[in-house]
Amino acid sequence: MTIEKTYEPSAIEGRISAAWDKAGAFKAGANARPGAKSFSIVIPPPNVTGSLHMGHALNNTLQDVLTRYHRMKGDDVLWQPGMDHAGIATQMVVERQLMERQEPSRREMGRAKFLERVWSWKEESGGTIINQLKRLGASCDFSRERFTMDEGLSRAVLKVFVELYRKKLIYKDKRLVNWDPKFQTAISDLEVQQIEVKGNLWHLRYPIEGKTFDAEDPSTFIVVATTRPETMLGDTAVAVHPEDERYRHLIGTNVVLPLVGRRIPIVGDEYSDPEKGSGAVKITPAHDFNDFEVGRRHGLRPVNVLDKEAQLLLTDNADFMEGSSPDAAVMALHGQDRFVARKAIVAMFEERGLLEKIEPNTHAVPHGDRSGVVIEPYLTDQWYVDAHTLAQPALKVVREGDTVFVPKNWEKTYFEWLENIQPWCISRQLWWGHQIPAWYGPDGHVFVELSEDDAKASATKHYGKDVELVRDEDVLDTWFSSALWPFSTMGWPDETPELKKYYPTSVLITGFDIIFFWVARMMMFGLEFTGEVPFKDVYIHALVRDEKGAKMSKSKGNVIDPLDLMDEFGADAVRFTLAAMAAQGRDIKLAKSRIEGYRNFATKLWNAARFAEMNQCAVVPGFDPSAVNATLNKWIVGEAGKTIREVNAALEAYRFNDAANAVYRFVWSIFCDWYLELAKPFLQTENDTPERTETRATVAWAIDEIVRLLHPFMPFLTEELWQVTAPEGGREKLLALTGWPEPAGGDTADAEAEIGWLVDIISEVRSVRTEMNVPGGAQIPLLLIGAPESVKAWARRYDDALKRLARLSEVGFADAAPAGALQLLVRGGVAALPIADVVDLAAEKGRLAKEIGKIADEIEKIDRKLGNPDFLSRAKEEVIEEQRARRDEADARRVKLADALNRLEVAS
RNA sequence: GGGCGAUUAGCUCAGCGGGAGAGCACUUCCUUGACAUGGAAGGGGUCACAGGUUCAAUCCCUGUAUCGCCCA
Repeated sequence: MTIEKTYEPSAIEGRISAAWDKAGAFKAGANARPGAKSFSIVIPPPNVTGSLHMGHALNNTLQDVLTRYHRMKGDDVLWQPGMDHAGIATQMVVERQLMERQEPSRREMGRAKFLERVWSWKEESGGTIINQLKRLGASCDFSRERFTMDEGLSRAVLKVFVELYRKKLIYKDKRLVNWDPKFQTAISDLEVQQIEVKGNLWHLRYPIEGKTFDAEDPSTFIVVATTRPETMLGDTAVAVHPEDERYRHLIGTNVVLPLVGRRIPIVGDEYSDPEKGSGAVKITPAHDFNDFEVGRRHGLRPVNVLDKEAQLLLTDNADFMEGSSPDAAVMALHGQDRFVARKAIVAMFEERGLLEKIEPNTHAVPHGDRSGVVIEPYLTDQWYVDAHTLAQPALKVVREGDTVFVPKNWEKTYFEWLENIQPWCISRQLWWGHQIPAWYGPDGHVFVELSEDDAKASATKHYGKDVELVRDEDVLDTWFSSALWPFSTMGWPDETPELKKYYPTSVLITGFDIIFFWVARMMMFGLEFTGEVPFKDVYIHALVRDEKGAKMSKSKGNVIDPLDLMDEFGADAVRFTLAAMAAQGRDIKLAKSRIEGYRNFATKLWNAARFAEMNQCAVVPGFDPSAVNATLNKWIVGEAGKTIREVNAALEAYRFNDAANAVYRFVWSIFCDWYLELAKPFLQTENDTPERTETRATVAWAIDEIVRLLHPFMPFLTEELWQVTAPEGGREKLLALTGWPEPAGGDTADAEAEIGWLVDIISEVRSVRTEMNVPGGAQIPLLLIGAPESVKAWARRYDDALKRLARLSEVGFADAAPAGALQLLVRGGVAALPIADVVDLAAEKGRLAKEIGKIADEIEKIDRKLGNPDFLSRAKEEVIEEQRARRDEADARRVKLADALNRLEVAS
């Protein structure tokens, strides 16, 4: 096969994907050695409505790096993919579609019909993200793709709900919830976003009972400050701080609620902050979480004044009417939107002289993260999970190290949240989701069972006769089913071979924003139902931000689409960039220039492979790297071994950036820059020498090693190279299914000394040449001064490489440097460039003097240390030794430099 | 208000109790037979600030400043 001149990702990615697919390369257990230990990851299931963004790209790149690494190592690997059903988001998408097509609305068509539409939407357009993951190169076992609404997963949900209900860990309760008036459902407080809004603090005057209200006489009223005047219709108290001198005497008296006429008490409660507003605060237990608590403390009744759409609910509202005599103007507000009502009520206060003042006020207002509307704390009946009880084992396993967070500091966040966890509201007033398995009898008695038949049976037993049952209309929070994901996807509640082999999973990889949503909940449910932690490690990765560090968001318009990047630079470059920037504990600020750089890296390797091919470097079956003879080849075998060890260690510790950088450095700075350059003379001789044969084989071997090491990061490019560099008869296996490299060769210290010398002398000559302005094209002679036999042998062996890379006319030997020659120090030896006639001797003297100055500074620094008795007595022996060695080395160098300078002085 | 994190080269970031690093950008040179998406050589940093611990601090501790995130 011939390698094309340029590497074009778009031309090969699809083909490679298809090859993996055809070979079933990602199936669970593919490439597993007999008796291999298992390695499993469940994907954090993306929403069925989702499409790939940078966060997904990072998250899945990291999962894929680990998955491919373990698969190549021969572990029994499962990467379980799938999606969640995203209750609200999906319903939104389908409802929007109905609207656009001017079809009947959700409510018009009814629940059954609507759900049919959702399913058909899912079949047609859901899950585009799965294909995008394939484009990214994710090596999930796609044959096992699961969906939280699958039959099996739904069965798991039912079982969990029923069992928790029987253990009294699920119950129904009337509490305040975060109510989304747009979707008309409860949402989790994690789905609520606090947004800073410029609003007002309205100061309202509440007349004190028994006094005649007089706007000029402050003793006749009390001023309360509020950001939500419309809720005053539901006020059942005014709270002041018990220690507040201004109001203490009023505690126990009443005010008459304006517009409504309800008599409500003034209570003393520390919730009221004397510093804020007027120091007195209205209490509306049915419409504020804090007020709800105050109400509980003082036995105040909650009065709900809003309906599900957050419109005023006054007519026929018994709670509201009790003890009230509202104005007709107020009653006219029935059915008005809360914000319309706000204006109207403020206007009424103003008309009556009850508005003290309006103060501009910026404050945080809760918004639904999906709907974008202001969330209303709302008093409703909902189902709850006793999260506090379930949290205890989940806290314990992390404290005891059964599950480890990486980086460790995220454990704090996890603890923080679980320690203060509130009852988890799991019911949602949606249609799309797992309908709650609760049926109500005619008297409202509830039967929670796995099926309607079971519920009927229970009801018959309970009532002593058959009765009509009505099923609870609500569905469960999507996170309820997601929390079962690590085991429900493996077939739980059945005892499957998958569960046995792959559960608990090895690691969960996710972003920190999902610790509450998901990690903690999986942990709670996993422990409760399987008795084991769902994962041994939790790797928390960074957030991907834009170049300037801002969070990517559609509204800011700074979103970088990973698909665009893949089009432009190839999936491999995008993946490599993300992995190389995934340092622990830090966000990723993504700059395009970085991706471009790694695209160049891919090209570099591609061209190296092309060079190898042009030089007949073909894979030799059975090649043994530990048996090579040429020092240069021993050296690259040793360097490859070091890199393999580095990459292994980094990946085992989830240090993705270190792993990526180690491969990068090896490929570019060692293999391309030095090994191939130094190998050229051996490869390009006309004669069929043993060195040529061995070097050709070693180059091919090294590229194989590189391609394997790089595969987890750049799967497409490497798989392609693996194919195009295949020996006669092709490769036995796809690269994805081949073995992970292992370090080969023995002690390479000798090879390192030899090649190290070579590299140093070339670098030194190049450096001096530039500094002395020797024209690039000029070939100059090099003399090794007083070199020992070993060095002379090296010089002869690499004569061609030396001349070529340092641009020398010849390499000779001498006992002393000729007068006026440029002198350089290489690994303790001296070399000379006898070109006094073409360079400026004064400049050379300057160069030497500068270098001597630098080294003298260093020696002085070390001397100061070594002259310190405290240092000598307290520092570790090896540190002192190291300093002495450094000093000796520096001093020897200084002497030689001084010598060189001296000789120059004599010559001139 | 509580918590977490950051502050290192122009930019993006590694690193770490004893010799300041990478990539990109920049300067100069090189179209030599893998690669100009390339090669070679350079310049550039009181490691935010102030104290403390230590023989030794960019690194550990405390505080300050600035920025970011999460939770109230």
